Amino acid sequence: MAKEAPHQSKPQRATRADVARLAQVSTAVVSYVMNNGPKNVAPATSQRVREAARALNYRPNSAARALRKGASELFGVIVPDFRNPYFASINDAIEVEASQHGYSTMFLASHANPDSERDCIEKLLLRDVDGIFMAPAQSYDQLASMERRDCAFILLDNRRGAPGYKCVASDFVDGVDQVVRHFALHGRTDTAMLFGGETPSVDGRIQGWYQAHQRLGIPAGPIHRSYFTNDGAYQAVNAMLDDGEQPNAIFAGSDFEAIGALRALHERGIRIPEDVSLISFDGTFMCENTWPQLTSVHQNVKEIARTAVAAALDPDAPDAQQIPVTLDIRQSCGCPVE
Amino acid sequence: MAKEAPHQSKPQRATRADVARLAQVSTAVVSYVMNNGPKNVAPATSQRVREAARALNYRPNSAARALRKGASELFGVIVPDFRNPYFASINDAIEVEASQHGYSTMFLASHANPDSERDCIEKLLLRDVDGIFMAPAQSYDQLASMERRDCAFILLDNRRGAPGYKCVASDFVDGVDQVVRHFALHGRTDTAMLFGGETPSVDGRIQGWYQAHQRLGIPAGPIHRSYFTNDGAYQAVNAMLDDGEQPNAIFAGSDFEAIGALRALHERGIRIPEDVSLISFDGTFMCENTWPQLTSVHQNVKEIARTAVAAALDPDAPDAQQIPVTLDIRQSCGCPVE
DNA sequence: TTGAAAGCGCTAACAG
DNA sequence: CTGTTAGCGCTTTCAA
Repeated sequence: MAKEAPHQSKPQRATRADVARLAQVSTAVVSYVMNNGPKNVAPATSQRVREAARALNYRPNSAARALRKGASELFGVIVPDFRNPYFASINDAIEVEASQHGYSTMFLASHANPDSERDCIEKLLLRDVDGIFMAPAQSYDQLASMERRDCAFILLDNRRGAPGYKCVASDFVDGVDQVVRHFALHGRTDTAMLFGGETPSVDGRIQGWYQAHQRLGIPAGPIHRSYFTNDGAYQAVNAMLDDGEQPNAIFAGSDFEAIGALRALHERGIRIPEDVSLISFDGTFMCENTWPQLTSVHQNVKEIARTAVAAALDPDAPDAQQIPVTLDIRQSCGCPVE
Repeated sequence: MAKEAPHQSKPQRATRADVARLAQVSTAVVSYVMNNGPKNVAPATSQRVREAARALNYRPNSAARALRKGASELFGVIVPDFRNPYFASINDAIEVEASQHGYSTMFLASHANPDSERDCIEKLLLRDVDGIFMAPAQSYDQLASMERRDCAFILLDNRRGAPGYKCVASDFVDGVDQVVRHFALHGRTDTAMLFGGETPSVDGRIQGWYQAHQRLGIPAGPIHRSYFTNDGAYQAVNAMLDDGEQPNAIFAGSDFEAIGALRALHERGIRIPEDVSLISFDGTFMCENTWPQLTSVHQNVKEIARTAVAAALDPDAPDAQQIPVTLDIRQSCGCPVE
């Protein structure tokens, strides 16, 4: 029976039976040795098995293991856009964190499309992933209508009280509050916000926007909605300026959008921060590589990833966890450059 | 026997036996229906099975399937840096392309470290992936020393003649040739190149650099090596300028490096393109979002992904395939802005 | 401390 | 057209 190899046939891979034969033990003992349990094995025997395994270049078959154990040791991450520097950062952090727990990670692109997102979930469930990380582009109701299986769902947003889901996210409200207060510090109260994506429920950034202005007793600037991309923000800013509206402070809901906004402003010769103070959300590596450098609310991706992976692994993790953010001052807000 | 679910126990998932029972057929028939073969099934029976499957929310167990078939329908991609916009683009393209062939994709971060890269290969092999895509950070000899298994290796670089590997890459040499000629067109012959990463063998970009200058009969500018990151280029440019060396044309080996170079140049008040003409390699979405916009050699990631996936799937694909590039003119080279 | 053996869910060869 | 059945490689219970 020739295996249908995708590329070329290789010497058949060694199985635990081969190892057992060579080491003159039973297959059970091979398992005990390879897994350090659940039974003890005499040191001498263990040594023999290990040598046999090395000699045969034996690696346990992960499919068989997954079948037997009912767990794939696999996580899935649904990514709206690989190009978004925030997702790049969080993906990296999740992959590293999962790796440390012996988990591998599958990334699927949803292109921010709710239907495609459901396909992704379907696909991951089909692969028997043990956990899915996502910032859903659809309502909890829609999400809840999907069968769950033995899979932890970790939502990387701040909607709470989702039955059966865990939420891990930055403190969006506080982050935006810091932004608006910082604008005010610079005397910039004629504000506007750029926010891409049609988040199905209220996003903390939007909630924070209104709340912060209210607290300061100033009117909240308009929220210009578009897409959650550089181009979305580029177009939104162009449309805004075409409408004769030019605020003196703009808050971009993400670094990715901020770079699109910067492009539009540059093209029109609008100076930053002299004419417009610009602050973004995310605080990724990109903030130091724009001109001028972006003042930004920094999301602690390492901590988010750590918390999210822990939540996926531990059924008793809290339902919702919030990660603190910091406002990193650079040049685009108007603070003096050192 | 309670399954060790990572999160919470759910009603046991339906198996093909449950479906068979409900549909009053044998398990084989269920398989035939689910897989559209290899045997025909009477329409009425097929219908019954399909309904039973829906009713039970049946999904085939992928581990069992993989175990039985000896193929995981899984690809692995080893990514040096998720933040690099080129990798973001190529990852997206590979994921989409693989998806269309029913394959899922696992992305692993190597952080451009050869040792870590070997770990990644090990890990992917352990997962029984059917193909691995990577731009190796180590020599072919080192690579060849690893056991291959039933796994296609697709190298996304232009080293040829790697026994047992397939190479798919842009035409680096031609791309750089276009860059140098374009510099010359602007009268910029005092050149320098930024190139991160210690590629183990000769990279086409470097080969092209020397070749292009030679053809034009002008001395090739120095190649400043650093890391394959924005910061690497930032530091390289700073070091170069600190040494009193200021070329009038700089070629960055990647968009990611170009944004770091831009930062360094901006910080010193060096004007682009008036003082320095800057062209990068990759031509990702980032080129339109820098200031000024980057003239760049565009890599056709969609085509690279298509070709690479095809090569992984087809044992008879050519050993090496080269994808054409185009020089996309924007503002950083000195061409008049429309 | 070790071994025998049952079975995870699925595919496909073979038999009807 | 449909059913029976032998495994894929592994873990783990139970018995020795």
